[in-house]
Amino acid sequence: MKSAAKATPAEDSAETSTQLIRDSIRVAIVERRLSPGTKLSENDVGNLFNVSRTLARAALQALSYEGLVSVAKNRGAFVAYPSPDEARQIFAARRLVEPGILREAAARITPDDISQLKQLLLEEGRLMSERGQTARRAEIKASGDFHLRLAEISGNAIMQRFMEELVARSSLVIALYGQSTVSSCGHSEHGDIIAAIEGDDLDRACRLMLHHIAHIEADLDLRERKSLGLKEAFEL
Amino acid sequence: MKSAAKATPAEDSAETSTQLIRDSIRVAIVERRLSPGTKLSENDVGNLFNVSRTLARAALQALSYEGLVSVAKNRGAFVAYPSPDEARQIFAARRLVEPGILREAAARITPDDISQLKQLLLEEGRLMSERGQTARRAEIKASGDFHLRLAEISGNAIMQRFMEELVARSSLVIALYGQSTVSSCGHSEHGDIIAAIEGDDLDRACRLMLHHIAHIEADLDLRERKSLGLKEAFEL
DNA sequence: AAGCAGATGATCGTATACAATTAGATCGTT
DNA sequence: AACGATCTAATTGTATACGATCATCTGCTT
Repeated sequence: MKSAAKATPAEDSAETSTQLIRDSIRVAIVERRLSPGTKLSENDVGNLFNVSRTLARAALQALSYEGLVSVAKNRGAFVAYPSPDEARQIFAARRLVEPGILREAAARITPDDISQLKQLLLEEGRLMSERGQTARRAEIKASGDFHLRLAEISGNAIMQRFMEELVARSSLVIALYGQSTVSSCGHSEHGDIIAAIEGDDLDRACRLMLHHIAHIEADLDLRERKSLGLKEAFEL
Repeated sequence: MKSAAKATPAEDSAETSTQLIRDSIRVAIVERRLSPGTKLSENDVGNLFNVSRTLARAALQALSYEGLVSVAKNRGAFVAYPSPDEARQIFAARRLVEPGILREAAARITPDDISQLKQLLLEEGRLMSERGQTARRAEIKASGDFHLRLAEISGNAIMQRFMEELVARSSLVIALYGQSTVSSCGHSEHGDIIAAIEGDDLDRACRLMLHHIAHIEADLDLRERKSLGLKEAFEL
């Protein structure tokens, strides 16, 4: 960490324990070790991390601001279960901001950034060919990291944080409504986008990005599933 | 719960006291009754709203997620004091998202929405001609509300929340770095944008929006003011 | 047997208590 | 008098305590 980026500037350093808990849970959600709807009781979370309910509660509150956890008054916190409508809004938001982020990123990108991105891609590809849960999880994460890295390169910490929220929530949506087993978004599309940036063809890069997002979204089945009320579930 | 969607998820309704405190403080910041840098001690906030430190703390944490308050470990919470760089990022983010929001809003706007927007404008104009602190504050708020209303019309709750954050933080930035006394952004420009929407000239509307944002930003003096270290402050 | 009333247990909402840290003041030394 | 170390007061960090709410189970009534 000598040098650089660390994009999010200094930060006093010491992650306070609340943040640590928050981050742990967030990663668990993004990697789908926690499924939508899972109850996150303050006691359990506290015990899990060996802290009091106070800190567990704070972490859960924080996650609810990010939309990853929904808290129902007097009933507790649950891993968010985004509605189809919410899912659409999440992707609409991504379509709205990612081309812009891409443009800003392209304007500031360095050769070093590009090689880092390519390395990320390689890693992604490697994971895709591997078998097993852990590889799958790592792949999901890597696939999101591509988008986050672009936001980081753009140099705008605010957009970066927003993208973190969007990517995390996307992961939830895909977990809920994704159809194809190939969990991640098209790996090759990431490569194409980088190629377009390298070729200084920004318009093309943006088009590819929009395509890419549409592609992810197309793999979702966003029909209302009203949990089939018990009768319908059996008469078939 | 008979039926359905309720796009902006239900919310149990009852604003919990924490949210009430958070909202109160946020409005106070946006209306500039609280200046950047003001200390917000947990005790004081708690006493002010007749709640314990627990709730005050929760509200302050929440505000820090929105970037309106900065908390320094072991030192407390302060009304955020955005750096020039942060200010630039805030406006860059607005330039990035507002045209997109505008497009989505225009696609769904109803005649009723338009007349509401016009009424907002009228109100804004009325306040501009009035004298006094309260009018000034209301004017600031109304000017931001125009942008927020557009986000609301766009129908994307996520973007709406993001815009709320951006507008609030913009208010802080203007309070810190704004030069002209005419605090709000050009009132007439809002009207022009509506006119362009009405005329179905979306490209023009977007151009005007970008112009408008640039116009606000142009009124800022974002040179680093490193508080002149006491010596420089006097040798002159 | 089905359905409702009331009791029970668990969980959340909020306040308070205590430990840890920081900022400011006091006092002594050079 | 200026500087620095130490002590004190105030504030934050975290844990615990208690009342309130909700979910579940029991047992009674129809």
